[in-house]
Parts: sequence; C-alpha cells; structure tokens
Amino acid sequence: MYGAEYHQKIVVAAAQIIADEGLSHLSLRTVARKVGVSTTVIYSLIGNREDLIEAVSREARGSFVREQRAVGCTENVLVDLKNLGRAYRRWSLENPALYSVMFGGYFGPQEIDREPIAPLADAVHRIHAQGRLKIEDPWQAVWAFWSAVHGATTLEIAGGCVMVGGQSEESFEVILEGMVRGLVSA
Amino acid sequence: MYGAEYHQKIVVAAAQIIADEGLSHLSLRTVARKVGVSTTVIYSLIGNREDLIEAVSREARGSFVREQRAVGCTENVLVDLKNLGRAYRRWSLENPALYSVMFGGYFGPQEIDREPIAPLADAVHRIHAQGRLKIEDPWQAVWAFWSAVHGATTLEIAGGCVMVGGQSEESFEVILEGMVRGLVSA
DNA sequence: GCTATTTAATAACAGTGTTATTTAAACACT
DNA sequence: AGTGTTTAAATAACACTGTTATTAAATAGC
Repeated sequence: MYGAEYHQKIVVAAAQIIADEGLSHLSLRTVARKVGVSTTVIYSLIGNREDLIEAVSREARGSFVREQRAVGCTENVLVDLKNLGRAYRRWSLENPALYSVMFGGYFGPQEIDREPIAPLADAVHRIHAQGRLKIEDPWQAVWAFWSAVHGATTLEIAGGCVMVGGQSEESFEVILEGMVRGLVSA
Repeated sequence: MYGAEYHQKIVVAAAQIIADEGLSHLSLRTVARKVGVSTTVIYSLIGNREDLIEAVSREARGSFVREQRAVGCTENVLVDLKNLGRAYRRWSLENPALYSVMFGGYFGPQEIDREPIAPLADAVHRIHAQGRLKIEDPWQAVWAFWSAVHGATTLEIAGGCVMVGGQSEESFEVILEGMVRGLVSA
C-alpha cells in the first residue's frame, strides 16, 4: 500500500509535466517513472488519465483560489475588483497550461464550481449593495467581468495580443476600465 | 498521384471528425480510412498531424470569416458592432471544436493573422473615425471587444454560463452593451 | 509456519504518430 | 514494344500510448 502521500506525489509530477511540456505530453508511464512506481498505482490511487487530469485541475484550482483570496479588500471596491482581475491575469500567465486545464474546456461541458470566481463575485455584489451597478442582476455583471478577463488572458496566452500591437498590461487595464465604466456608475 | 482534390477530401474528413468527436479523437488512420487511402498520402499531401490540424484550422477560419463578412453594414455602427459579436458567438457555439482549434491556443503562442477579426476592427475604426471612442488607441478597443466576446463564448462552450445561472443570450447582450457603454460615447 | 488476501509489477492488447521498406505504376528513351 | 528509371502509394515496422489481464510479492489472520 503506497498510502496517500503517493497520491500527492503523482499529482504534482503530473502537474509539473503539464506545466513544463503541455497536456499532450502527459503520459501515465512517464508520470509513473518520475514517481518511481508502476502505472497500476496510478490506476488504483487516482484512476485513469482523465481522472489524473481532473486531480491536477483540482490542485491548480486550489493554488488559483489561494491567490485570488490573497487580494485584500481596500476601502475602494473598484480597486479591489481591478486587483482581482490583475491577479487573475498574473496567475494565468504564470501557469498557462494549468489554466487551460482548469478553464480551457478540454473536456466539453463540465461542472465548473464557482469557488475560483467567488472573490470576484463578492466584489461585484459589494458594488451591487452600494447601488452602483448599472444592471439589475449582479450575476450577469459577474459573468461579464469574468468573460472579459478570461478572454483577455486566454487570447494573450494564445499569442493574439501581439497581433493588435499593444502593450499587454496597458491593454488589460483598458479592458478592466472599460468594463467598469460600462457596468458601474460613479 | 492523388491530386489536389484529395487534399480537400482529407481536410474535410478531418474537420468532420474534430467537429463530431473532438480533437483528441482525430487519428491519421481513421482519416485515411474515411477517405479511402493510406496514411502515406496524408503525409505527402499535407504533412504530419499538426499540419493536418493547421489545415483544418485554416479551413474553419475561412468559414468563420465568411460569416463575419456576411454581417452587413447599417447606418448605425454600434448595431453593426453588436451584430458582429452576435455572429461571432453564433458561429462559435455551432462549431465549438473548430473554434477551439482556431483560437484555443492548443499549440502555444502562434501567429494569429488578423483576418478573422478584420470586420470587428473595421467597425471599431469606423467608431473611432466618428470621434466617439473613449480611448485614444482604436486597436486597444478592438482588443477589448474581442476579449469580451471571446471570453464569453469560450466560457459558454466550457459550460461556465449555467454556473452563474443566467440565460445565455441575455448575458451576452449585457456583455456587449457593457463594453459599448464603457468604450464609446453616445 | 502456513494459508488467504490484498497490492504492485509485469506482460499483453489494441491503437497511435511516424518512418522505412517494398510493391506498383507511370514515364522516358531507344 | 520493351527496357530502365523515376515517382507514388501501400504495407510493414518501430516506439510510443491508455488500459486491462496476469503473475509475483508482500502482508494479515490464524
């Protein structure tokens, strides 16, 4: 019995491979070799390849959520909202492959839990509580901000940003500022 | 010599498989069987698997561009801009797998040509020419609209929309309206 | 100490991308 | 027409892959 610590070893080995070489280079045999066990252990401890990727996704989600929660709350909610967006972008650009596994939709329609965007949702609801939201449903605003930030980061990861010839950070600020101006009143 | 018409047959067979069963189910042997040739023909006519996917991507890009161009120009540029976004979403939801191949960033940083978003860029520049853009650089506005639309569609494809519990079309309209209000003055 | 059961390693199967080899066809030239 | 040569496609091979069946080893209970 290899115990639960090998579960962790396997998941971090798989996460390293995904982060370093991409999802397509993830093979159960190389993961098993890296950890020093046989592929049978992966099957009995975690499951098949899809389950392993799911486990890596859960682990990555934990890191992502931790960094979103690390964004503090100031007296200005709009500043918090933008800081959440900036942290979102920063984590995605630092872990592009893991981000793709989380939100890339590789597996078709999946059950995405709302924990990763909970801080974002909180900020938007705080704005809504102040009566400054230009639309009635705060969740639609959450969806809008999430879409903008997600789209910008995924396109930047894919290399689409250089195409329109702008500095990345400035362009991201424009997107944040644009959505804020469009959805919340001063 | 199988000629150029087999090039087309191979590409459409591959595109069908990607659209029906996903990119991961694309195998050179099944494509060759579907067309009625050997895998050697694919290698000599197109190249390896990555080249085949690239060819499918080019084909899909053609269809996408055609539908973007089909969005006519009215006297109201904002209506045109929104119609382009709606057509963008419609095509993406109808061809989710092909859309992922085009803009999913499966291959890491790639050279994305700006033809697919040329109509969008035109509309934004037309708004800029009217002096109604709230930011100085029109390309940053193009980038912002593209990010919002791309993010909304990819998240909807991945199944993230149901999560925030909104009707898809309404939420998309909110995103369009939000970005327009944020970036262009009345 | 010996059996019984769990656990992991090995081996096997079907399938993959890719390359090497072989067979077939087309063509040029006398 | 027949022979030699070049080209093209099919077949076979190699090194992988995910997954499952089988075998060996270690542990547990008595």
